Amino acid sequence: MVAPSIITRSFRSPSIDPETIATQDSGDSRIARHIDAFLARQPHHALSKNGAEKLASLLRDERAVEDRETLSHRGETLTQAVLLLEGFAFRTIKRDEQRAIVGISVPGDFLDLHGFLLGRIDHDVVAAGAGRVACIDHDQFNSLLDESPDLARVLWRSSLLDAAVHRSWIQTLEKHDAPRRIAHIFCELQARLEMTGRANPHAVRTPFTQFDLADMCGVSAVHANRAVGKLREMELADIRRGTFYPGDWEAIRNYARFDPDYLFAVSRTN
Amino acid sequence: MVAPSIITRSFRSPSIDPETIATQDSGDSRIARHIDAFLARQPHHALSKNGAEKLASLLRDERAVEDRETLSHRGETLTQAVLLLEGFAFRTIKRDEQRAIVGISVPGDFLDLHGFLLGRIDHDVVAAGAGRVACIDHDQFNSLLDESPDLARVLWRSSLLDAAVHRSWIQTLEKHDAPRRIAHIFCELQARLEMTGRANPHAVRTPFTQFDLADMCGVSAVHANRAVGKLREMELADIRRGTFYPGDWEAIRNYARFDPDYLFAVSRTN
DNA sequence: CGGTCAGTTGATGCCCATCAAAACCTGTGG
DNA sequence: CCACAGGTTTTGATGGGCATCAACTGACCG
Repeated sequence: MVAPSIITRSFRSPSIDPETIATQDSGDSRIARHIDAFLARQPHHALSKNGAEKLASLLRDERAVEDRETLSHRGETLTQAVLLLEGFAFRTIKRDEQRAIVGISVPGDFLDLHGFLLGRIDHDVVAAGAGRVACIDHDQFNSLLDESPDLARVLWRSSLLDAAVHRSWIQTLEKHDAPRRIAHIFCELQARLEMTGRANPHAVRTPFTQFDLADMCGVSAVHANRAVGKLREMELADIRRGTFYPGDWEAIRNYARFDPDYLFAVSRTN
Repeated sequence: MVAPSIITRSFRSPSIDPETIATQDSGDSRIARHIDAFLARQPHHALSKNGAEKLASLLRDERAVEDRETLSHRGETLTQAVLLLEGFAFRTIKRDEQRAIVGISVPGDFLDLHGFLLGRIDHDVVAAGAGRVACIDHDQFNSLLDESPDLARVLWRSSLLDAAVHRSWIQTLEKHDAPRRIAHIFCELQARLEMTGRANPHAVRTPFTQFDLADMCGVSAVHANRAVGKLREMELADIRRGTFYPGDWEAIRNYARFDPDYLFAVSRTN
């Protein structure tokens, strides 16, 4: 039995239910807001208001997705790109009945943008928990990019950020043990959520099971559990049912060797 | 003592010295050839001959680089992009006196293209062995991309390929042991070298030490040595002084679970 | 011919895999 | 309200991959 510790405070209550948000305002203004969330991570001078509006106007087929629903299949020829509005998604690579999670998407991320230029994607994209998405046709995307070179740069840049996140994962997998890997993942999520104004300093709420954490860290579920237990013992953080309750963020970032530099966060001056 | 096995044939002699190539023909045609090598990995309809020529014409400051020379520093503001003409380079992330290798560049790769849009890079780029590079100013790059949207797409696409390679590394680190990781790295290198017509089916020649292999696989140098020994024992491949002498490529790819799909190789019909 | 560096080998202990089983939570239906 | 079913979390025991310390070999070089 582990001592409850200071960490286990009542951080559960103040959450805002995604479904509640999703049904509050009308479709168009809501999508515009998500495009803004996407652009929040780009230099704010990069794209004209005009370009953002055009992009938002092409998004369609907004819909709810269910937990574990595969949103884009590996190898399949893609004809549209999917934007994640609410919830989380995994990039997974399956092989020999095993699932490797190679990346996590947060609201405001394009899920299969690389499929636009490559025609297909090299991995599956699977919803983690219930969420909402919207789509944009590749054809229309093409025309839009032809007339808005800035937008193309912004999207290219977002691909580069994805790659930088991948490199950070590689470094963490190569050099850190399981508890640090888990801590690093939640540090990354918190930073990325902050970039779109969705972070809560007292909790990182996710639908991730310990099996999911295990497949992100390349360890067994049993060991992921023990790693979670170690973070709890060290009073760095408590993780219960997917929600990360931080003790002291500074201590956690230090423990996980988390340096947000690679996320190229844009200071928002507006 | 390990049995020498069929693998250890005299595969060392027929190599072509990079320096020899580099001094054979005149500067301009040589650079044009390297641009072709870069473009060989893109759909061959993607870029007009004209765009390729323009790109080649902007490359300058071709020079030799020495082993372990840092070509781009993490955090530093970049004003030009570097193209690797000959040799190899590592993407490394240092932390606490430890070096993680998060990627390998082969001839024909842009080394710090992401620095063009992000302003700086999140890691160091270090020459592995002697090599040759050429540079292109960001300013001129900018103008060129403005007038050649196809070229922008081609470069964006190459960024997406980098990300796909990263994901493959993540998957390998999460699910495979050290011998398989090493085998996978050489499978990847061979495939990427094939894409530019530089592969030799009998040997993958690199300047990598076992320390380098260890830092790519996230294991200690001692263990990297034992992993190399295991590949030798299994008669899958012999690795001596950085050169990988394959037994049966089919068996190796199967052992490493290597599936080249993620490299999106373009079938060259010309 | 001694120095340096890459490669090799052995011994000990930690991180983690695997098998197994129990405790827990949450939603469901009686 | 309780009983039940299912998935998730937790815990224990045993073995393998890998880290670490240490020593030794072999190749290259001034």
